[in-house]
Amino acid sequence: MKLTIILGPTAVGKTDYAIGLAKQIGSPIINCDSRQIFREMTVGTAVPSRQQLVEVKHYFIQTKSITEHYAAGQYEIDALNLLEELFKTHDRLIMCGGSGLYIDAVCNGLDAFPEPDMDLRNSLNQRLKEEGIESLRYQLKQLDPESYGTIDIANPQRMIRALEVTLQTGRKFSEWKTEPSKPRPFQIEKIGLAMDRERLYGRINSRVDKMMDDGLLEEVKSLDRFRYKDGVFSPDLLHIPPLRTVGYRELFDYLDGKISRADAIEKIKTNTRHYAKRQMSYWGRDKNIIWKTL
RNA sequence: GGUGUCAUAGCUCAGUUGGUAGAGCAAAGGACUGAAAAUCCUUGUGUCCCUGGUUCGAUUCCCGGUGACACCA
Repeated sequence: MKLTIILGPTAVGKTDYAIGLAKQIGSPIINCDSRQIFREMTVGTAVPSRQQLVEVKHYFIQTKSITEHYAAGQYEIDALNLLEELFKTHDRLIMCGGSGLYIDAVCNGLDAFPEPDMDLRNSLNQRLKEEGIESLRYQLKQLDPESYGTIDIANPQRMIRALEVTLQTGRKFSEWKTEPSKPRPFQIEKIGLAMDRERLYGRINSRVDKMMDDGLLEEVKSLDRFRYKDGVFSPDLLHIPPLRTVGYRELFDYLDGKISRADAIEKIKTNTRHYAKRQMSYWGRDKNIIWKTL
């Protein structure tokens, strides 16, 4: 039993490549893109076309709502269950997507942290806003000096996450991080798709233009109602993380009159390039990836 | 045509009371265990528009030129 994972920076052409391979070996495709999982987002996440979805059976494409709290931990569980099921009838399976953490969750597993406590997270975010990151640092230093020493203390999300787990469970975040990696009952092959930087950036730019032609702005408008938390307009979108996605936040800024339409489009392109760069950097240290230049 | 203002990093601009300069953005590199398309960190030499003058020394002051903008004709 072998799982082949197709990964690579955004817009490199993973979808087409995976579909070609899937047809060849008769496998369905399991999505491991953290945004294509949401059914409310279509144009901006570049989900496979209807045609492509008919050609090859896909899993985890637009199956969850952005109103659900879905994250890497749940994805690991869902993906492993699905793989177990599918390996009963397939010897080879294909997974495709660009979310490094989700891929790692499937390949190596995350530690068994409890479900996040959203109220606690919200109150920590509130504290960050009111008292600054120093307050969180101070507390983490008291409660879990080891995490304080190893985690990026300039990164609010990391501070909050460590505190959140520690406060919620009464057990230090660093003590939860124990298992080096969980063995999987199947072989894993990672294929990374790479491309000359200039060409990739060109593809990103034209894909953004195409998304606008395909109605991205209308899609973003239709999601406006989700920006209200308990009836209160909450443009920071902390209550609904999927909307803090490239392509959506910039157009919300445009709709709010903060930037022009042209600037919004430029920003989407720039931020997508940044994203691609981060992806390359994330996989740069993974020696198990077989790279293919397109 | 006249007068005035401006001309500094790829872009927008700051600054040097004369001792060759620095922010934001972009770009490049990096980190990453339930927000991950998220979040965070690091990296700034550029004919300081051109010619000449004053000066030990000019990107800075002065003359002239060129270009942009504004106002007046």
